[in-house]
Formats: sequence, C-alpha cells, structure tokens
Amino acid sequence: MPSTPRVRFAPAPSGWLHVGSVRTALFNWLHARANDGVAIFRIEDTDASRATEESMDSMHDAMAWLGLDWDEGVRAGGAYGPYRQSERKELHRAVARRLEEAGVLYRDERTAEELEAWRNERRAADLAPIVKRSTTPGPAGDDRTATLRLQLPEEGTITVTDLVRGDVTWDWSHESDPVLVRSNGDVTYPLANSVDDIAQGVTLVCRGEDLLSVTPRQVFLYDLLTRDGLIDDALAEVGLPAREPDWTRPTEFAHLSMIVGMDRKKLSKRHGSVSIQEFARKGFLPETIVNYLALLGWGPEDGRERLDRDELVAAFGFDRVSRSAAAFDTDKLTAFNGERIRDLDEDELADRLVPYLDGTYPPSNPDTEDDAPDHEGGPVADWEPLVSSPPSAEERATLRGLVPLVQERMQRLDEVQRYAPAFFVDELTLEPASVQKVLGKAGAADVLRAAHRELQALDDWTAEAIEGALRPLADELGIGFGKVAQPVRVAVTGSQVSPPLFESIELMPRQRVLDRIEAAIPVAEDAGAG
RNA sequence: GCUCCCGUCGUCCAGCGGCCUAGGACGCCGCCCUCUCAAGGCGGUAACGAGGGUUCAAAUCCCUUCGGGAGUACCA
Repeated sequence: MPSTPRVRFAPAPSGWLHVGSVRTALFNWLHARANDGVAIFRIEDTDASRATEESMDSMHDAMAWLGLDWDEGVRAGGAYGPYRQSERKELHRAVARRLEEAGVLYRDERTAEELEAWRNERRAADLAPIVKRSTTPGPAGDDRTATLRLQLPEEGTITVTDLVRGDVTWDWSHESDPVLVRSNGDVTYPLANSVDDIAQGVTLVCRGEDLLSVTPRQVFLYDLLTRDGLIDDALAEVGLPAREPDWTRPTEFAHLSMIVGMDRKKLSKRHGSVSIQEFARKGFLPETIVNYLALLGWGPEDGRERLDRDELVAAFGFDRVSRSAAAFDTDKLTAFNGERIRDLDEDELADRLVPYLDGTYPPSNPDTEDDAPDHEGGPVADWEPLVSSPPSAEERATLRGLVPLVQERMQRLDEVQRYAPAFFVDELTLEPASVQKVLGKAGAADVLRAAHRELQALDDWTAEAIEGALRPLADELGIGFGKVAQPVRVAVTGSQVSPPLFESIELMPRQRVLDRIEAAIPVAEDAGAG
C-alpha cells in the first residue's frame, strides 16, 4: 500500500478550462490536501492536432488565479515527469511494444471508413457495434497498416468500486476492444492515460462521469501493465524514473456528476461554459469560485456554505459527494461573491478594484451585464479607464475613500464601474432618465440653489457638516428630505442611484461639487419647463 | 438500439426506517430600517417523478415504470 495518496488532474489542452473541469481539478486538489497527498497536474496532449500551447498556458494561469497549487506538473516539476504526455511518447511506445510481444494486442486492419460502415450495419440490425478479436477479420495483406487493439475478456463481469457511486458492474461481452495504437503509430488516450497513471503512482482517479464507461478497460490495462513488471521494464528501457516499489496500481475511482445549466441542459454560454478567466473579468473573486464549485455536488456535514480554502480541505471527503448532476446557478454564485466582497478588508478591496478601473478589465456590454459571464458581451467600445495604471497617489486615495461607500452595494467587483465615474471624471454626464425623473420635478431647481448656497458657506467639508447643511433644507422648503437629496444626488453623481449622499459629497473636492450643482440648475429649469 | 449513471423546493445541499406537519442556502414575495440603491432584520412561497411491495412505521429498503444524462471514435 502506498503511504501517500496521489491524485492527478489531467486535462487535454484543447480549449479553456470551464467550471466543470475546474470543479474536477478542485476535488482532486481537495482530496490531496485533505489527506496529506500529492496533487499532480498532467497535460494530456496525445492528440497533437487538437492541443495548443495557448490552451495549456491558460489552464495553468487559471489554476494560479484560483490559488490551487500543484505539487507536480508541467510548471511545478517533480520526480515523475515529464508531465506533458507528448513528451512521454517513448514510454508509451515501449509499453505498446511489450504488450504486443505479450500477445494481448492484435491487429485490426480495417480502415476508419470500413469500421464506420460496419458499425452502421450493426446498428441498423439493432446490434451493438462491439469490436472483439473473435469477430475481427484476419490479416488481409502484409502491406496494410493496422491499429493495435487490446484484447478484452469475451465474457464474465468486472466490478469497480467508485467512491461516489458505489459498486458498478459491467459485462465484458458488452465492452469493445479499444484501439491502443493508431495506424500511424501514435498511441491513444486509453494507453497513455493508463500508463502515466501507473508510472506516476496515481492512487485515486477522480474525473468526470463521462469517463465512467471507460473504467473497465482501464482497470484491465492497469493489471496488464503491472502484472509482470511490464511497466517497470519499459520505464527502465526509456530511462524514466522507476515507480515506488511497494505500489501496485490505482485502487480507487471517483466519478463526478456533470455540471449542467439551469435549464438542465448541457452547460451553455449563458450558464458559465466559458473560460474560468472570464469570471475574473466579470468581477468574481477566485475564493468565491472555489467555495461555490466545492458546494456543487458536495457539502460539509454541518451544512455550512461559506467556507474558505482551509475549511474546505478540513471538511472534504468523497463520501459526501452527490451522485446527481448539479445545475450551475449564477445567482447563487453572485450572492456568494457579494458576501465575500463585504468580508474583504477595505485596503484589500481597494487593491482588487484597481483592474476594473485602470482598463485591465473593461466593462461588459449592458445587454449581458446582468447575466452570466459571457463572451458575447465583449468590452464596451468607448469606455475610458478611470484611473491610470498604476493609479496615482491621488487616485488611490479617492478609491480608498470610495471603498467603504460601495463595499456593501456590490455583488461583483466590476460593479465599481457603475459608481466610480462621478468620483474620477471632471466632466460629469447626467443620466437622461434621472434628469427627467428627478430634476424635472417641480422645485428641483430651488433645492439645488439652496444646496449650493449652504454648501458654499460650509466651514468643514465632512459628511457630518454636509448633512447638517442639507437636512434643514427640507423644513425650509417644506418638503421631505428625499425631495432634497435626490436632486442633489443627480446633480453631483449624475444618477438617482449612488452611494450615500453626504459621504459621496465629502469624497469630492468642494469646488467640483459646487460646480456640478450650479451646472445642474439650468438643466433642472429646462427639464421642469419641458 | 445497446451499456452504464442519476431522480427531495425553480436551483444547490441536508435527510441514510420513527426526531419530517421534510431542514438550511440562493432566488422570489411581503414587512421593518432608510437620503437613492444596497446591506441588514423579520416573515412567507415552494419539493420527496409515478405505481406496486416490505414494515407497526418509508423521502429513506426492494421491484416496476417514467423521466433525465453519459458512453457507444484510429477524441480525450
């Protein structure tokens, strides 16, 4: 028995990590951390035509952003590398050759087209297209290329114990012999994946449910590879590190259910099937993503829902992983995010808001603004950064002052873009709707004149003093304070929705406030007249 | 078609034979608070897919059925 659990996250680098794969990575990582194990990040790029360098980099970047660290992998290194499958071809071929010599592989000379035609025939006759050696045509001619298939048992059953699903049994007669070596000599996923699991000492295979059906042949292969030291001989032959001597093969499996959209269909763009980085642009905290994804298909015994990384590690176990598919609920994610933002230290929050103000993450288009992270939104065309990069001392001070005003009214970091302009730009644009609804009301211009007068005469420029100046205006003008606050708010912030008025005014230079109120008076008169 | 997996509020999770007139969270609705929007507080809405068993007793065990999903590649 191996003393240390070893798990691997092994994505194919052909695209971007989405919530499903991140959740798989997370569960692997949690299991490793919860059991003092080793987390391996392996890249399965056996299909050169689909793998890209860009994709591989973005996957590593995503992990770094999420704070999931890997003990062994392409970036981390480790004793059982290389961790890119494409760099292990020699091993895979050596294994394939030895398997062939052992007589467990056989040639299938049919072309892809011939096989396809055969499958169609079978299906037309309501028969499962199962390839078995006994029904595979013999050699047609020496010069034909062939795939090498693994000969699986013709009958009997195999039972695999899955940590989340319990015992699952398959009948060998229903299992098709998998192609291990393509006709062009390349090895396939079934071989490479199994070989690397063994060579790297993986003890638990945790992956998506879509790979459950592949488990029988994988277990069968594990046995073949380890039985007579075949893998060890191959390892030695190509000069790769030997395995732990006391270790046999992966003994545990955990197949995670799929993540679906709120419509119960396969994850769509609307429901988060985008690169995980897109969540960063949309203003989600990495710790929110980790927390929420951990709760998709799992929950701690005590029912807590807000858990940080350490708490997740302490509570995690496959025994509490759900078997049914989970719907990705952006609303709940967003609510979680809002809570975490509120929990952030104010200085910390200020730092985290900078990328949303300096142009690193420009705003999304309004039509997708209230929806899930989505590529279709794209950046807003004419948006100008509100602070320089890096921010000046003055900008930083303003931002720091703004944080307490906006912290409790944000669910996502990018929402700062809604509140910030009034505090950073010289030329304020008044929202037409607010002008009409608020400044157009009777008496708005009078309120603004009175507010201007009082604020100009003020000695202290503090929220308390500003409140002391503005509140009495309600009685003076014989109206409710709301009728006073709203016109001033629109004049000063450009919108009928803003952070608290007195604190907002305090944060701005007095002259700027007075100028804005003054400029709004004719606007109010016009709007009122119209 | 065949093989396998799954089935509790709209959604996530709890429940593992009696504590369930089914609990928590998000959402939604209402109220309170209030300078707007939030935040916060309080209350409410809403589910065991169906049918048979087993049992004194079933959301919990068994069977059937219906529904959903995955796989069925010289892709991983």
